[in-house]
Amino acid sequence: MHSLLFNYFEAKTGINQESFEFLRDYFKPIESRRNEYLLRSGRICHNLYFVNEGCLRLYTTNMEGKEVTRYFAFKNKFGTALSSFINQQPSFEFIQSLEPTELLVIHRTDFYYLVDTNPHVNRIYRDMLEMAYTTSQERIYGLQGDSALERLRWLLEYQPNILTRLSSKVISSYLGVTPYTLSRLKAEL
Amino acid sequence: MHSLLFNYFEAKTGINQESFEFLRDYFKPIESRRNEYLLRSGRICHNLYFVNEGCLRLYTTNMEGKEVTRYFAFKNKFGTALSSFINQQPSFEFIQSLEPTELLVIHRTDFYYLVDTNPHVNRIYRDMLEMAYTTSQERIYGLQGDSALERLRWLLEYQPNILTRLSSKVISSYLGVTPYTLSRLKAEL
DNA sequence: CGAGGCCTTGACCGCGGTCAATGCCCGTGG
DNA sequence: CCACGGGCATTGACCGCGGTCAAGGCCTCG
Repeated sequence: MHSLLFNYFEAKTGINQESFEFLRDYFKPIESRRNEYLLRSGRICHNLYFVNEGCLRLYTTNMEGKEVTRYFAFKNKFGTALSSFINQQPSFEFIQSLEPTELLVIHRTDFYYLVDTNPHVNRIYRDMLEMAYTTSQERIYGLQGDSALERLRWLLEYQPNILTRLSSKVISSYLGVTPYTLSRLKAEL
Repeated sequence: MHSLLFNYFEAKTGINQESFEFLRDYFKPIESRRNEYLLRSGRICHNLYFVNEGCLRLYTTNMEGKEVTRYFAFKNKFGTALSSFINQQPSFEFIQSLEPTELLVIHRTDFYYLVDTNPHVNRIYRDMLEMAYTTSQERIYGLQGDSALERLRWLLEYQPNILTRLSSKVISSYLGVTPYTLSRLKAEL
């Protein structure tokens, strides 16, 4: 149940089994069904999720009701509505499981307690933030610099699993285009 | 010389004067001239800067040679080519001072040493990353969801100093439009 | 079998980019 | 002191990418 999480910690911090024992019980296993919501916009996000199996989607809707997807958390990834989790303000984001999903959950209070008291968790959080930041930078420069077709090619190159595994509707909201143009772009190879 | 930095630390971590004494000498004062480069794309970023006076600009150029500005660091802000600073890979970003600028510099090696050994600096870095992340999220959702005119209105509302203080050329690269369209947008009020 | 989603495709259009021309400001040198 | 040149801002004419809307086909699921 916690073995993927242990591997994750071990790879990033070199933690050993007995130190991990102390942490593991903070992370509770839960399951969610396809299309189930773990968080809705407007609510404050109190949980951090680690994906054992399945897939979470983090997205928001803008004023015109259009969906904008920010991140897919597959197996072996952490996911949460990070801005709300950090600032404890109502979330603009939704957290939705796109498939039947097995998760480990930790409550924000416990997590920040561990961040402040446990060097391994401190290191993990730092790593999460650094990664979240650098990937969002890539996205910004991609959105500003590249055409929709170039972004699709980039996705094909670096995250082909997204294209094969998820629906076009969801992919288009990730690429920042409408489903119509995504369909046309795919026709151009 | 270090008083702004002390205020910054004090506000975020409640550090006291004597604890700060130990840290301050890691931060060396330097100055830079208008349009001077502190880092050029292709080089690895080894420094973190704190702005005492003036303004830094962080930007990149895409394949067609077009500039995309990510951040302006005004007085009382930290600035660095964060992705390169974190990963020690060649930077895509340039760091340029837009005005005569007074800075405090700390070398990456020193900084991460302090992050790992000093709780105040650990907290400051966590805070930096959290802010860097949340602001880049706002940018992503703004770029994907809003029109150029809406983005300009947003800037007018939340960062009017940018509009008054910096050149249109630089502002347009921050908004993600050409100088031509920025000029037209301003004409529409 | 029917209803509703999702994907595709066509026709149309508007935002924002490109290119060229003009004017303004300012620094430099005759 | 003025003349010249270069950089920046503005504006007009044109165009193409990607959005919108409507229609049609194909799934799945009740």
